[in-house]
Amino acid sequence: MNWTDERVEKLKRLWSEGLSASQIAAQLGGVSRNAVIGKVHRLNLPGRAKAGGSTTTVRAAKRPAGAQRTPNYTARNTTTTRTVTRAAGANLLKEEIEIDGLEEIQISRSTNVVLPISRKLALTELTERTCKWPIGDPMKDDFHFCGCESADTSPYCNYHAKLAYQPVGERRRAAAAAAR
DNA sequence: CCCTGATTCGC
DNA sequence: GCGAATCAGG
Repeated sequence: MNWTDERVEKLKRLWSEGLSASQIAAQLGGVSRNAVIGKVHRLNLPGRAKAGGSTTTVRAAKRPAGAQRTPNYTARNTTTTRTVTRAAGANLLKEEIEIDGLEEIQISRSTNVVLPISRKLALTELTERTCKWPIGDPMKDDFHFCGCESADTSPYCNYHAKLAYQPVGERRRAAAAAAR
């Protein structure tokens, strides 16, 4: 692929907006992130424009005071941090989201399905191993993809793969059969 | 292991 | 000039 003026301009714009080299490569198409980085250097476009990236800490909601614990759930003390990238105006903001404390994880006896926490990725941020389950209205701008880790070779995470490939009614039947 | 940018060097 | 390979880091 050739570095036309068009593409160079787009590169400059996206780089100054704080997109990562791989994200820019994805948008340009036909080039690797190394190509992008190399080009950035040759253009003397130095250093990441920090673009005022803010760090926000978000606490996961605890179980409401009256909520019942059900046999299918187990409570676990966890501290999890994950970095999400989200569009905010012209910039992509990196946010550290910390989820800690009492987190309930569903342990379904027969299926072992865990409800995913959506990473809210944009189309260009999907990789081979992010869940491509769409969430929301494609016409609206809060549209995004699940983005959780997808199971080996699957386009979806464990949870959404089950939704995608199995009728709900049949799942109970199959589970019952397996238990026997 | 996933990702990031930086640098080198054969082409 | 280009970018894959590599390095260094989170």
